[in-house]
Amino acid sequence: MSETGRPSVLIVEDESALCTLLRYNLEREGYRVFEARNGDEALVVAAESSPDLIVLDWMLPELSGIEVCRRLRARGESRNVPIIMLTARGEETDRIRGLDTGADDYIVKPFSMSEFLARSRAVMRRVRPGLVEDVIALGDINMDRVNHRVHRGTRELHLGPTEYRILERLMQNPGRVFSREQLLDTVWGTEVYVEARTVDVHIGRLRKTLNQSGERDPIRTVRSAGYSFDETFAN
Amino acid sequence: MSETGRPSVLIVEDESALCTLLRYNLEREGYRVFEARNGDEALVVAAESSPDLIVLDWMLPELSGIEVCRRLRARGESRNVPIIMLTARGEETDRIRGLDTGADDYIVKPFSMSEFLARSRAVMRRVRPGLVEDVIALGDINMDRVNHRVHRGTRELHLGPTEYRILERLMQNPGRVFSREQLLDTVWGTEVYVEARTVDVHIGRLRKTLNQSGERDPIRTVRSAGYSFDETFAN
DNA sequence: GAATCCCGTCATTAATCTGTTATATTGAGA
DNA sequence: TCTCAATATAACAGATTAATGACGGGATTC
Repeated sequence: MSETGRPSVLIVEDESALCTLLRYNLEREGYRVFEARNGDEALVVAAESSPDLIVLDWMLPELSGIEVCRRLRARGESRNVPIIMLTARGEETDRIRGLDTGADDYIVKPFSMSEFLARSRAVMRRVRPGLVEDVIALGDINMDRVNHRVHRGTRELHLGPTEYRILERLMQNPGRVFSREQLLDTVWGTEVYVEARTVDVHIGRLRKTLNQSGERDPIRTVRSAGYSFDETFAN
Repeated sequence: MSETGRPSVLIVEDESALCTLLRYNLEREGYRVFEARNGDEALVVAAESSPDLIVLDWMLPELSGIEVCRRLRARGESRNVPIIMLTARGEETDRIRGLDTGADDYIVKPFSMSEFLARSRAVMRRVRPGLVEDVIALGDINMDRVNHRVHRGTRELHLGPTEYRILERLMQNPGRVFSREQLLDTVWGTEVYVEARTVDVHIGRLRKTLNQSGERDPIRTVRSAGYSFDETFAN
């Protein structure tokens, strides 16, 4: 079963060795990793997997890194995804600095892995606080992702693995509506085939545990669209 | 993903072999390790990862160790981070001693790993008490890491090496859930290949010894996630 | 060198979770 | 208010996951 609720990264890099190294280290840090070998592939994978962060090599065969960057920025889905550029020393460094490429940060090769990881974390924290935050607190609901504990007020909740992950996903993006299909993709993973209605059942179970004592339901059903964590609940 | 509750160290060292050695041993001790190859990188990584301790080579290409030290001290974020200097024998030793470099301690190369770890622990104990204590006491369980003795109440427990290390790892971070893979990495090491389920067996053995007299079980199983030392047990 | 201890694996059992389906309920639009 | 599609819920069987006991081999100790 694929682990989810994790921040995901798309690596766009044609040099295979570097790619593997980055993947290894990012996965060690708890990221989910996608790869693309060239610009075209990058656009496809970005659209399909909608990563939380894109690491983009400046020098790519065919479509250049900067062009990929532009196209990603032009599309709705990927417009706000942070991008870290990898550049060789001296290679257009100043132009990158000056140009509005739309990249959020860039790193000059060769770079140390810890520097790279530190920057990734920094970018991620800035753009998606919920994704890398250790504890997420919304209203009287508190999820500690390090200790794997969920509290409503002082009451500790016992959630099954799937319920936990669904809640995690919803709380990471309060207010955002997830379709059943999206939840299946991110919570269950793309490999498994599960009936869409199954999501309803788990949402039901989650609600039951969440609202045991008759509290206000923090999960909003959006008819014919999906579910979301009610953002008005957080206040 | 940012891991908290774990002491972190930044190694600034251009000699790759030494760097690897230090990293290996520090990680074994439960530290989170960042690396930098030169002074500039050190400043960047220090700012981004805000380590609890910096191990700084005196001789660095470009920016010298002492200069890095000064700059770190000049900046708000890193002003109070303890620094351990690594120096070659005879190399400016007296001047370091005399100068107000801002370093907290220094070690002359070559040095024994246990001396290095002892000093790191000493510095860390000052800055992050609790994470590197010689004796860890949680509830009625007491682990003396110097004498390698574990007591539950007055009863001394006999643990095998592996059980001891697992318990150590768990007690260093009460509450934090470790996956089987993480435990394998930190307790067994990354080189050996061991079945993930083997962790279960050792946890079982640990529990058996821990709860001989029918006491409350301090180890929490988190289904499909791993194990943790129950932090509510400590109260 | 024998005895002991410790370890890793496996098979079995126990506990818990999961996906599906059938049925009830809800809600929006006619 | 009625209708119909969408959602909620309960129940169940099967699947996963964890706990436990047993065993052989290898290391360690005396």
